[in-house]
Parts: sequence; C-alpha cells; structure tokens
Amino acid sequence: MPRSSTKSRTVTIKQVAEAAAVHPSTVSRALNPATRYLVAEEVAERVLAAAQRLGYRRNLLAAGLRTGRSHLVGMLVPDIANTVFSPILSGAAERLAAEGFSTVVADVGRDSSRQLEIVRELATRQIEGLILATVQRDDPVVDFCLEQGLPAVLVNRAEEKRRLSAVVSDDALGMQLAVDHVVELGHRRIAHLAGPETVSTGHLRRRAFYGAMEQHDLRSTEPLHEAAEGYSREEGAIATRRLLDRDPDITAIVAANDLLALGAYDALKERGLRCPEDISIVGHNDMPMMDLVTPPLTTIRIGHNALGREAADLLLQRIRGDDPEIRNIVLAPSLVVRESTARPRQGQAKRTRSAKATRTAVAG
Amino acid sequence: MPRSSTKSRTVTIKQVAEAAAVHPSTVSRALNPATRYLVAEEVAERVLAAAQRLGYRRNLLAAGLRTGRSHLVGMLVPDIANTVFSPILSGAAERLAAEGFSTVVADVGRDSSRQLEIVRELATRQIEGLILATVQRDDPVVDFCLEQGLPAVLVNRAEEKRRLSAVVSDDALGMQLAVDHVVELGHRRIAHLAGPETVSTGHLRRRAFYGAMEQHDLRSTEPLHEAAEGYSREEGAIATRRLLDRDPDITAIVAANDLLALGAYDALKERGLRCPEDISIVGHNDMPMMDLVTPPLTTIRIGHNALGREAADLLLQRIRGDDPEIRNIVLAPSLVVRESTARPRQGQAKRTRSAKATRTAVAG
DNA sequence: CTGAAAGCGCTTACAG
DNA sequence: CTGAAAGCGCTTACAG
Repeated sequence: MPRSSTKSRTVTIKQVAEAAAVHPSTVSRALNPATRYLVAEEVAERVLAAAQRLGYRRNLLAAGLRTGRSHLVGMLVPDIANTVFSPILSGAAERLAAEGFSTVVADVGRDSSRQLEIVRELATRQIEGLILATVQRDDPVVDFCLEQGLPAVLVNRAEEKRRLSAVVSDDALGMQLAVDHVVELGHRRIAHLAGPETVSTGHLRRRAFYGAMEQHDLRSTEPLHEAAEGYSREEGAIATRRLLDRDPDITAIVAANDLLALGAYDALKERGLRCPEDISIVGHNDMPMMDLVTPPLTTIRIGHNALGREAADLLLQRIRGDDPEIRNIVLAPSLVVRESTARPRQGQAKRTRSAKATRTAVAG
Repeated sequence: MPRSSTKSRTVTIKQVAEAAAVHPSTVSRALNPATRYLVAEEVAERVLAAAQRLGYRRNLLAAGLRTGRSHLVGMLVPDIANTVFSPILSGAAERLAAEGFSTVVADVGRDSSRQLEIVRELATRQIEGLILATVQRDDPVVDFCLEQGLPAVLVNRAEEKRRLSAVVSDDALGMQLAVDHVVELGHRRIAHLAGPETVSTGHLRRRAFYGAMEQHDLRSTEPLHEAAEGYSREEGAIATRRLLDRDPDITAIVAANDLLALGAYDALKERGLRCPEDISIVGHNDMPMMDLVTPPLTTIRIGHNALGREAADLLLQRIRGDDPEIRNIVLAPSLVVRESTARPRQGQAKRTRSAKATRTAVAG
C-alpha cells in the first residue's frame, strides 16, 4: 500500500470521484456516515478505498459554506494565562471537541472596548456560538449576540439582566461558607476584601458577604468592605491597606478571590502582621498552588473545569436549538480549610451555628 | 440612522450590491481596502454606506474558500491549564490576532496517540499553520506536517531531527546557571531531578546538568539523576524518593522543572527533611506563584510569553513564505534566587568561578 | 472604472 | 441507488 506519494497539495472530491469512477455527489454521500446508506455497499467501498489511496481530506470550509455550519465556537476570556480561566477554557474546549466543534480563543485582555470588535471578527468567521467568560454586569457584547441571534452563554460571570444563560458558582453559598467558617473560629470583626463592582462576582460576593454577616447578627452601620479595582494581587494589597487603615481591629478578612487574598498577604507582611496569628484570611476560587503558598490558603473551591464543561453543554443545546430557555446553572462550591485561618488572638466567644444545609445546583 | 432593523440573519454582498445599485464584484472591491482603489470614490462611498446600513459582514468562510486562505492557525498544547503553556498560548494568540489570524486551541492531553487525529481534524479546517507545544523528541506529528507541507513551528520543546523551526529556552544556559548557583553556595553533592527522556527538555536539561557539573570538576562514575515519568508534582515526589534512597548525602537538587521541584518539597517533608536547611532545591520555569510557595523557590526564569510570540512570528513568516529556512530561536533564561537554596549544612569549601558570560539568543 | 462569468469544494433537493 | 444541476458567498481574471 504506497500511501506515500501524496504530492498534490489538495485532493478534492472530484478527484476521488474520477478515481472511483462515480459522480462527485456519490463520493460525498459515501464519505459522509450519515448518508452512506444511500450508496450501494460495493460502491461505497470503492469510494472509501479511492479516498484513502489519494489521501483525501474533507474541506470543512467548503462544506460549511454549503451547509451554513462552521462547527466553530468562540471563547472570550479576559486572560488566558489566568489560572481561573485556563481550566474553564480547557473544560469547555474538551466538551466542544467531543461534539465536533473547534474552539477559537480570544484573549481580550483588559481592554473591554476591544471586545465587541473581537466578537465581530469572530462572527465573520461564522462561529456558531460564543462562550463569554469576560462579561461585565451590563455588557454590550450581550446586546450584540442578542441582536445577531448568535447563541451565547456566560461562564463564571453572569449578566445583570439575565438575558443569556450562564454557568456560575453559587456565590451566596460560597460567601456563606467563608463567613460561617471564620465566625465558628470565633471571629467577629470580619472585613470583606471585595472585587470590582462592575464584575458580577464582585457585586454578588459583596452582597452575599453582608447577607451572611447579618445571619450571624454581625451587621454594622459602617461598611465592612473595601473593593479592589481589579482581581489582581497588586489591587488586593492596595485595598487591604485601606481596610487596615480604616479599621485596625479586624481579625479576619474574607476575600472575593484568591489573588486578592494573596495581595492581602503582601499587605499584612508590610505592616508586620502575621497570618493567621494576627489576621485570618479566606480566599475564593482555590486556584492551583494555593495549598503551597505560605500560609496555605483557606479558600472556597470552585470546579472551574466543570464550569467550562457545563457552559459548553449549554451552548451545544442552544446551537442545536434543543432548549431555547434561558437557564442559570449554579454550581455548589466547597470550603477548603488550610492554614490561613485560625481562632482570633483575643479569643472571642465562639459562636456555633448548625451548618447550613448545602444548597445545590440548577436553579431558574 | 436606523441601524436596528437588521432582521435577515445574513446580509450578503449581493444584497449590498442591490442596495447600492452596483454589481456584486464592485461591492467586493469597494469593501476590500486592498482593492478599493479600483473603484470610483463616489461609488465606494455609496457601497460602504449601504453595507453599513444593512449591517453587512463579510463571510470569511466563503472568502477563504475562494482565496484558499482560512486565516486560521492551530495550536497544540498538552494541557491548557498548565501555567507553563497558558502564557505561551496567550503570547502566540495575541501576536497571531494582530496579523488577522485566529487561533484554534487543541488540548491534546496526555493521550499522544490522539494528537495525529487532532491535527488531521485541524487540517480539515484548512488551518494555515500549526504551533506545536507538545512535541516529543521524535514525533509523528512532525512527519505529518512535513508530508502535507503544512507550516509548523515548535515551541518550548524541540525535535531531535530539527526538521522544523523551534523556539526554546536555552537549556544549557539554564542548567549552567542553576548548577553554578548551588556550587557557589558551596554544594558538591548535587543531584538532578530530571524530566522524561522522551521530551526534549528532559533530555537536554539532563545532558546540560552533567555538562555543568563537569565544568566544576564534579563528575561522577555513578549517575547523579533520577528521571520523573512526567512533569508533575506527583512524579517529582516519586523520583525524589528514589534520589534520596540512593544517595542520602546529597545537599542540593537541581530540578528540570518547577512542578518537579514542588514534588521534591513534598518528598522532603515526608522524610522530615527541611529545604533549604537540609537540602537546597532549584526549579526551572518560574511559573506563577513560585514566589509564594514555602520556601519561595529559587528557579530559572523562562519568558513563556516571549516564547509564544516568537513562535507566532516564525510561523507567520513561514506562512508568508518569507523565510523558508529552518531556524532555532533560543531565548536566554535567567536565575531567580529565592529561599529554597542556601549554603549546605556542613559548610563545604566554597568554590568560586567567574560567572559565565551570558550567552544570548538566536542560534543556527 | 465596472460588469459578467467562472469557480473555490462541497452538499442536496430533484430526477430517474 | 446514482447522476446532473444548482448554489452556499465570495474573489478575480477577463473584457470592455
């Protein structure tokens, strides 16, 4: 079987047809498993053999033009190199690949104005759907998708108006777990290191923080949080300094995100404060390596891979038109206790509460 | 300007032609900046206006079929979520996007047999080139690309036979820096925690380790390394145990990779050994967070983003046919000293050497 | 400067 | 079960 001499750059269906002495349409039918039954077995075999021999490979671009399908999906992330987004991308891409879709990544960076431009560019490629991990609470990209009838789902972040399906972690539960944990350790002066208000997780986690505090009768007339301007270690340090300046008596910080918590580590160190001896810190996300930082970070674990997979499934349904309903998949996070949290210094009265029944998935 | 009523799912060039009262070919010319000069200014304006009004967007699939160009590039990574590969992907995608190429990611996972299948699938999409971050020392995917005349470049890993251009870090220099560092601290019983031999970095770094040792007259008749079966923390721990079992007197471990070094941390901890008091450890890569682990890891920093960018540039040249030569871009890494290395316990005689002149980029 | 035609490689009603 | 034809949306020689 000399399968070597594949010289001609592209073998087309026409050439296979010639080689098998049939019409091109017959080749098309024989090569497509879905239509193979239309072709006599003997003929199909002949075609297959010829295709094999010539090293024929289907041109998906051409097929797509004809069928109106690109089998291409776009995914927008704010930063591919961010360890929160890479597993989401990975989970989504894997699921999508299993269904015959390739995924085009677009790293939109911090420049949110470029997003729309990038989406237009992707639309130009006839992508069949979009997974958005970038969305702000009120995002023009969503308008665009809606206008264009382009199937899209949000992941990790949700949109205010709920116009699109989304897969997110249960932020209320996450903050509840975090606050319950430090309260059970005996903390009462607890502050929230919040994320940007423009991002759904920043907004939601802040609200959930106050809600959880209230359940423990730890409400306050003055604000108990400082919002970072971005989800980065640097911004986390900056906001933590403000937190410390305003209220030096806090004994625990519940952060909206691990990176922010790491920034809090930096800020504490600057001031000669120790974690957890002086201040306990809880993160959110459980990014890789959080078990190896010093101290190992107590945090809320989110299954980012699962977020990606679910988002892909939702998008696939949407593309198939199976399920036109808007859904919100809410995945339950879990508390991972490590060494950044401990009882407070002055040993305040420990408050115990029955653990909240674990709320679970799929709402709305 | 009512730009709202964009009802019809797809506006084609034909519709724009009608609206502007010209022939479709004229629309095509007017819309393409490169051919606009062929059209009277007044007509071009009319066409642009009509296109704008109708919300026309070019169908790249159709254009691609006609021109034989997809402006699509594929990128194969062993694991998107690995913090070594995500910045490479990010750097490459950004550069590619700037030149009008979208990049399709394929996470090939550990299943190396699937790779070829995935590449075939990508070829089917008429990708114009491939960036391979996955390549083994002798890889069938390379054969495929060569056979098909598909432009491809390797990144982070190189191929034995050098049949394709590659962008890699200078492993010899990296190991030299690592070995020099621990030698200068006074270590003499130095072991190498090697990567898999089937991967170029595993192979090259091992050889470079012995080379560097020899320069310090630290050769040995018995092997000074143990190879991990994969670049993971778990495999790193396993190989470190073997290392420790064989030679309990080592005072420093130079690892082929940060993950491996982290595994070494685990193995030391199991045995009640401290780093750096009992054993110094040097990593390789300087992944994110390595400054936050305990102890902060001394390692060799590689600019992964730059690797990605360079690979993209090389591929772009290749696609354009500018530069048919095979090149090897070698980027210089640097030593980052943190706290996982210190003078050895028993204070061996310190050997000083003049620091090697920093060898730099771009070779043969 | 513009139009008419051909064709990229495929798929799919339409006949037979 | 198979062929012949049309057409997906674009671009580009070819005329004029």
